[in-house]
Amino acid sequence: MRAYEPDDTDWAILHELQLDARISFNELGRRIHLSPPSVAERVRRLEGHGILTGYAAHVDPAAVGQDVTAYINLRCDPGRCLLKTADPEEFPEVVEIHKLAGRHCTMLRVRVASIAHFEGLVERIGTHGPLETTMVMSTPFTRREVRPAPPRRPVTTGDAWWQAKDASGDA
Amino acid sequence: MRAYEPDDTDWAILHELQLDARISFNELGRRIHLSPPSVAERVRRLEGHGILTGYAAHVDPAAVGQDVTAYINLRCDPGRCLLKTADPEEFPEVVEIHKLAGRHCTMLRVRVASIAHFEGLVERIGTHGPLETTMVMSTPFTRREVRPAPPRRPVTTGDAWWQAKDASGDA
DNA sequence: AATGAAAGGTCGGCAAC
DNA sequence: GTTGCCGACCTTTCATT
Repeated sequence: MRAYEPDDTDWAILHELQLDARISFNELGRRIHLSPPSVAERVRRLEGHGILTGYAAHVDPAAVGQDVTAYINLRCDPGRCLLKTADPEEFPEVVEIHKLAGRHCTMLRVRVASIAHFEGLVERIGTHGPLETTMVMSTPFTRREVRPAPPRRPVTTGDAWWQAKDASGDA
Repeated sequence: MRAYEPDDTDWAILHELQLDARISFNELGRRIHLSPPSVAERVRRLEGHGILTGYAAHVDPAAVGQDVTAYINLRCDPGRCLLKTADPEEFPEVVEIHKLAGRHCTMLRVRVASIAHFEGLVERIGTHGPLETTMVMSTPFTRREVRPAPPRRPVTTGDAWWQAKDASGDA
């Protein structure tokens, strides 16, 4: 069970703040038809429950000359795991790190100013283990806002061969 | 050549606003030792040049029950490209789309409430072409702030066999 | 849990230097 | 880029529903 379940009003607040984090409680209340004190109380509740975790300005990397985005999938050598043997400050180009299930142990999202720079980065990271790189050509969208989970859909629209008609399962 | 090159003061502003987008111009000026009108002018300049592109609240997906993050790498069938034949609203679980160079044409970052939900999503997206999925187990960090590009590093520390000593190239 | 009013502080914009 | 000022807006508190 989750600590707190946002209601529709909370989701309206989350929506507005994800669109523009700089609006005042007054303006926010105006938009969602709630008085400023109520808005403030809800925002603090959402913050308190760890749902609202912060407010950030977005800086367009391409506008400051960091045009190249790529992913690096890494399979760290035993004892040379990037996450355990390297300081993140060593790799400012790495903007995102995921630990993965599957063939690779780690996926890095990197942002650099040029392919030449990327080549140097790959050499540096390659000391930790074999890797695969994927260049991003364009990003139709990113950072889509968090919304309430849609109602669960059935896995398939019709019955499949592995679905017993009497719906007996091992649940 | 880029339209506008942020100076150190601009970067200080970008830093503070990426840390907390909700501070006032007053507070911002206090932190970077600049008067509020100057701060306001710089912020508007950065916005005007497309460097500051927006301000967003961060909502923790896990805190609202969307615990599962995964990537789907897709190689769209000819004429059934996901980006051209599907409405993004059809796939609210897809929070990020990248067009790729390499083996796959598209990488999707998806966020769902459960593995069961993920299975259904994969079935729906699978109609567009063959795909590979990668589960994210954890994310040590994401959304690292944009910073000034570090000085370019040499590709290798020493000369390599393909580097001619007289530095003649085809540039 | 939300509202309304009132108090006090803060903010943002403008003009002048 | 800075200072000073003014009007407007904002946040908070508290009593009330």
